[in-house]
Amino acid sequence: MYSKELLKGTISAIILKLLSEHERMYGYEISMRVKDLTDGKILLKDGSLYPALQKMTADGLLSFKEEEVGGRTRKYYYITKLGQKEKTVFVEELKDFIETMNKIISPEFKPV
Amino acid sequence: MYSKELLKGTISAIILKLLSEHERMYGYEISMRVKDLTDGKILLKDGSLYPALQKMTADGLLSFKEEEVGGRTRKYYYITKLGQKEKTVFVEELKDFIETMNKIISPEFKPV
DNA sequence: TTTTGATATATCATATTACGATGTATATTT
DNA sequence: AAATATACATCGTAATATGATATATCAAAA
Repeated sequence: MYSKELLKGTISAIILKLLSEHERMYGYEISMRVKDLTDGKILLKDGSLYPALQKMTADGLLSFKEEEVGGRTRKYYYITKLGQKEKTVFVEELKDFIETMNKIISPEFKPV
Repeated sequence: MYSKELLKGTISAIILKLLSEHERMYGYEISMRVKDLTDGKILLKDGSLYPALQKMTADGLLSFKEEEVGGRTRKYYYITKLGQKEKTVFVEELKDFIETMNKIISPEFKPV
């Protein structure tokens, strides 16, 4: 697991990216998916995930629909049009940032 | 310029990396160097840089020597042995993090 | 001549944000 | 019966980058 500081500013981008590819996902599903995708290197803790989902909904990036599944209430989140726009911005910025950091950290490394 | 959140946790790594390659540098020089290396995309503001240098010195990662240059006091910073060790750890973590983020953000992109 | 901009350092309050701790509740596995 | 996985939520804390502010020298431009 990475230092939590490194993750700052990336959680929203990750959530938006996943939801732009999956139509709808619920919180727990997102955290499991991220865990899988990163071989357990990024663990979205519930203390981070649920507040993030709520804030993103408040900001109009996501919407949700509650459904009863096996006696439990499940919140399915969808990405909004605004979220799609933000996703592009976030992801582009993140890509650019990664390239820039690579220049400093690994000057010998050149992406294809 | 990137959102400040993205930079969290990377500033120390950047400073350690530069000082591991330059024997000694002073604050302003570091900020200029980072600006150059990143085409102005990362600007270490003085409100971030000087506290960071002080904290890293307090943590034993850096040492410094004051010198008078043109009537002004200049603090030359050196990386310590502990700093060298930390640099390896930080930079490796950052590289690994970058790779992991790439997996999520650009699943089609494979580093060489 | 004055003032702007670059050089060079520093401190403090603020805002952001990920996370640990804690709580609730059901279903499944041991 | 107990432990684990599923599924959500809230609150206080800690870390940290930055804006604002301050001080001071020097060169160049207005």
